[in-house]
Amino acid sequence: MRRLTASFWFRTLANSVISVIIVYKNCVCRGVCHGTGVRMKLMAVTLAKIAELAGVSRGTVDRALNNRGRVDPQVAERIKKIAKEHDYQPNRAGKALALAKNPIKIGVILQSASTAFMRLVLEGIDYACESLGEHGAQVLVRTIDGIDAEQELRLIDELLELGIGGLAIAPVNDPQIHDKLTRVTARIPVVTFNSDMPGCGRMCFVGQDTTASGRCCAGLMNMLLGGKGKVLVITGHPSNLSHMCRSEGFMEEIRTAFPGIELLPLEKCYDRDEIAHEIVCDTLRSHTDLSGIFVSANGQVGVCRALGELGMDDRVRVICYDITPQNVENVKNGAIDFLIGQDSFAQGTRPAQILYDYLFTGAKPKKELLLTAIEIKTRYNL
Amino acid sequence: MRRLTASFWFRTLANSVISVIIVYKNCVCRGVCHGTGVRMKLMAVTLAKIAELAGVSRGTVDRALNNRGRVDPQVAERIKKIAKEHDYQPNRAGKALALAKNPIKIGVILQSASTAFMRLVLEGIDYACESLGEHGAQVLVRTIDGIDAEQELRLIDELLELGIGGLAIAPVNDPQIHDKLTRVTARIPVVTFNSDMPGCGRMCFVGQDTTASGRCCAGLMNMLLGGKGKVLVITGHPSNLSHMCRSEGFMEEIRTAFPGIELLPLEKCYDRDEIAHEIVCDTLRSHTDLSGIFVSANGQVGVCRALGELGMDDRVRVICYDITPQNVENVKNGAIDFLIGQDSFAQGTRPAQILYDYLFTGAKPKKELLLTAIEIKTRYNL
DNA sequence: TTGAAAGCGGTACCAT
DNA sequence: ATGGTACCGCTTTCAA
Repeated sequence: MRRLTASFWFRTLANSVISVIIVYKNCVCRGVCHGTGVRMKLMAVTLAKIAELAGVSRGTVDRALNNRGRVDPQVAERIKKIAKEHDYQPNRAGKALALAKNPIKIGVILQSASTAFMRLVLEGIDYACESLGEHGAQVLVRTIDGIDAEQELRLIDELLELGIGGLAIAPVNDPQIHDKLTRVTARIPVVTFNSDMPGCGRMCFVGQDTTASGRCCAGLMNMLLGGKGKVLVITGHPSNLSHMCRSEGFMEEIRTAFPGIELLPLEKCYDRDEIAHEIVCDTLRSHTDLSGIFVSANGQVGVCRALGELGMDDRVRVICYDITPQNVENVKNGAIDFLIGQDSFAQGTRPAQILYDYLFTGAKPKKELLLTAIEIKTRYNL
Repeated sequence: MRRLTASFWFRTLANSVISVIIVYKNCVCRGVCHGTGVRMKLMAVTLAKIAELAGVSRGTVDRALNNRGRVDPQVAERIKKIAKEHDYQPNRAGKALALAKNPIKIGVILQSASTAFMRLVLEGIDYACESLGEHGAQVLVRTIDGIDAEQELRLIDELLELGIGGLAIAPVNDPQIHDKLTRVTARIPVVTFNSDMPGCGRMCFVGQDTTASGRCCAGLMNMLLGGKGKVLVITGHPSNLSHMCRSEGFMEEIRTAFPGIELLPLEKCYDRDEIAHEIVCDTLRSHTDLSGIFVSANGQVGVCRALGELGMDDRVRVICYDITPQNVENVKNGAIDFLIGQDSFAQGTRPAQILYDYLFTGAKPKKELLLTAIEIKTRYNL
């Protein structure tokens, strides 16, 4: 056990007396001291303290630790060593306050913003605006209704001109955007969310593992059907990779793990309720023994309506996505058996937070793919 | 639409030019401005600004807004009016920094700290220590192995002497503790977590709705069994209210909603794996057609081991609690079908955060019962 | 290359 | 009852 060079005010359980004791390094994790029955955040070392120890001014320490240049390499070395020994962590409040003059600016661009799902994501984004706003950052949000690469390109430029230090983007799947982002990532950190864009140099992606979530639904469908029956899979638009991956994951898992279940040919509803409605009606005409429907995209409402009209809502099991008010309603009234969530709130908050942390402290996320939880909801836990 | 008295620097999408425009109150929500395609945190008003507008000093404004007395009632009134008009919100960074001299102290007491589940809660508590520590607060944590009312009483006193401004506690279910907390809540805010103690004056409770989670499991069991079969329910210790409520909720829901399922008499394993193991072996001897087991307490490992030894793990469906490493392992190898989580991390972080918010800004939680999510996990989404 | 000093937004203490 | 001021920890600018 190595001693820390500093000691801390600390209270021991045994004698119940405040006393200065030595804290050993091996029981300190992320700044929290773990003792028997006792854990607390340790006293923090400040810039001024380090300056004092190094015999220089605060300004010099600041320049050294933040590699701002204009400091003797030897001195810088010494300062860094001292900072490390004392596990110096800049005080967030102090830093945030000082940054109030010219706040860190973070851009957020969201496409398809008017869909029910993205409205949930926007709640998370608003929360990030608010909370990061209180911590010396400014979050600039731009939304696009629908999918429009041209407009997204314009918004990227607009935000860059405003001087953002980082960009969070739900990218339109388009080569132009890919090109653009490749150039942007050379200058500032970029986090993709909701849908990824690998190979453009983004720092990380926040969103769901779509294939895994499709497989998860296959497992649930198997349970619902007791291992046998006919299942209809409805997906959205062939160009929407997320939706396609969900249905692929679902079908793949059914085929390999649950051979007792028969898959009808994949149908596409192009995210339209009316088309989904029609597909369900048509299918039930030719397959009166249909036992399950998996909807990987939008169109859930149309599916439920069709089943309701045909009086089949308790004979046909339904699994679909997104914890929107309409879907919640349909789970509660029994039309939907399982509803799958993808932690929309986290998809809204995390990207901005990640960029903030990176720009504020230099800390990168531990993983490149930050997969949001696959939330399983029934009428009992919504 | 009422105009705000202030206007803000703002960028319009249409002309792409930075300009001063009027922001209307009805599009401002929690300090975030919602415009067409644009949302951002608004410029904040400071104490100094208000002092200037009111023609007084910052000190006076501070005293007036925080009701510290020593200020002319008329002047105080005027200051408050101005603050309200400008939607003054104290800057968190500034406040946190000023508080660094004598930080807000928050006490946390956790019982049964060495159980696998509580270890997960402790991760959340550590996170709170760390993050609140960076925001001008100090979190003092005390843990108890097992359940010991006497020790908990001592720890409450210890923390009170240390000058905590709020207490988060997982209370031992004991009249002494109830008495003690009733006295504590008269002085400082108290948040209970994991297990509640109604009637002691606590500000709120953070934890699961145990009955609802039991019902949720009933719904899942019904799906697993396709509406029929014999089910064994194993609970822990009769004195543990949470575990009893889970089994009650489960059995109640099965009886009322799923009459096709037969419930065997409730068994108790006193949270011991060996006893759970024996119960399973015994039951399978007299009921070879057993189709499901619901474990509402600890003992899950014993159950899985018994089923494995008897080669019944894929004939008998198992639902149990807590996302511990051992249970995760058993879900992955197929011994457990559904694992139910109760957001242990939130149970660790939220109580301290709630107390911090209250002591820092005066904001109380919106609800008295903050129920953590009922998380449904299968081998596909762990 | 280095230091000194002026903030950032609050709080607290001391004069008046 | 009120104003002035030092200070919390860090950044930034300006002198030296």
